[in-house]
Amino acid sequence: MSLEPLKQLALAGDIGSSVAISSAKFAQRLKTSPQTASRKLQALEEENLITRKVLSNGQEVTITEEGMLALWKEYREYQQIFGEIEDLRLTGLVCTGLGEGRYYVMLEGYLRQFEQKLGFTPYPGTLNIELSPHSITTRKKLQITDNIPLIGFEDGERTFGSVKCFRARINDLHGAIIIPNRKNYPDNVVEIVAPVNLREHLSVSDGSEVEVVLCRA
Amino acid sequence: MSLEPLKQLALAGDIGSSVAISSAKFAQRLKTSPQTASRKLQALEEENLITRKVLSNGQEVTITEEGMLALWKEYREYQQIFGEIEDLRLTGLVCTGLGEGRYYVMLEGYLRQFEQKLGFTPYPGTLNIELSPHSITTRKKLQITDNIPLIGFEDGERTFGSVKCFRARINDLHGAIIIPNRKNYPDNVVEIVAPVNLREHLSVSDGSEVEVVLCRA
DNA sequence: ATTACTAGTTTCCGAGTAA
DNA sequence: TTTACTCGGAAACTAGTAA
Repeated sequence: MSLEPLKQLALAGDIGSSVAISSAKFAQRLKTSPQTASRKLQALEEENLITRKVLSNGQEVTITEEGMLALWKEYREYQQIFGEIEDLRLTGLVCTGLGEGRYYVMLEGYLRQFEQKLGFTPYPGTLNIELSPHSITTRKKLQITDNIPLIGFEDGERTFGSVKCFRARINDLHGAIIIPNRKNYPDNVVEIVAPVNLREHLSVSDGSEVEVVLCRA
Repeated sequence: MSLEPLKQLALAGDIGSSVAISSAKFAQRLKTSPQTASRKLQALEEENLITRKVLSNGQEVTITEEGMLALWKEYREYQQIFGEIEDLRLTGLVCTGLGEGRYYVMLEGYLRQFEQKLGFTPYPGTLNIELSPHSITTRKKLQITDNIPLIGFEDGERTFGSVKCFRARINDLHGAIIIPNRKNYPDNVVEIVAPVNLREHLSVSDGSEVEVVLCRA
């Protein structure tokens, strides 16, 4: 049986304590009919995942230890999937981009958002990094973590798309990974912005190996 | 549609990269028939949660960004449920137990396990704490976190049940919460074991308020 | 307003078949 | 071996009714 109903009960109240809920309200959470919701509650009780007191104006549900364990087990599986994501680091080689980075970064529409959301004025230009094969899959994981979104804009002539930003450190220098939300944007490169000229401060040039560590929390 | 099939795919391979899997193997994971497994894969593709290349000897499946986001969203819900569990602390008043604690702790069958699994020889006796109302629900959460299990045993005359242990600090003194896996064990008290006499070292007596902080990791 | 049961419909599953 | 189809039976859902 699916854990979805049990999970919704856990979300409805503080796990460990009881929740007062009616079949109708529970149905809304499950996006189903009150009849089905009622049956789900009966089934959960049958499986000893919850205990409940049926009252005239609803019911009072408590998740049992067995039920909590079932949810916990599920949680652990998701931790397995995403756990490694907590410590994300990308490695690759410095390369020369198309020179567009400088142009985009300097645009008013992006510049202000950088200052507001990242807290620094970016050096006009981006450091392009060609990712190692392993880092390419890591980059994919990156895309689903919480990011700082820069919203797109128009300037009359053309439109500029939204961008995902991720705070990161590159050799202890604070900066950010930027990934444009553009279809066909290559998945084997990332661009870094920072308040300083990274090529100078890091003493790197094309072909230098660098490591970018994501800042969490 | 349930996320279970997608979750299983994520568990089968490293998220972000592709997985080679046949319907038959996938069916084993889902505990269903190959036919159903095959249909599930078709459905996931239909919903743009995966892309796949069907080969003569199986298929190669990649979870899309949309699919990863769906899993991530689910993960976050479980984090909501269990997140607070990371920092567990119980408060309550010191009370006098039935004097059984001393007897049980001194039993060979438990004593050795304490030494092996907790790394200290417990002072012969337990500190009983009557939990505050809020801590009672916290205690319920405690029961589902990872614990150090002491296994039950017999001594010819009677059987002694298994016990859950949790490393904890009580006013910076190292010890452990112990909860017997016994039905009808009261849920409003916990017992603490420590290498020293806690009543002395903490200068507490019946009615003193104490805080127990769970040790994590 | 509830919960819970009955009935009718729909969806889903799994065996068999084809490619 | 695969994947993907069809088809009969089982399970689950929704609507309606009763308490």
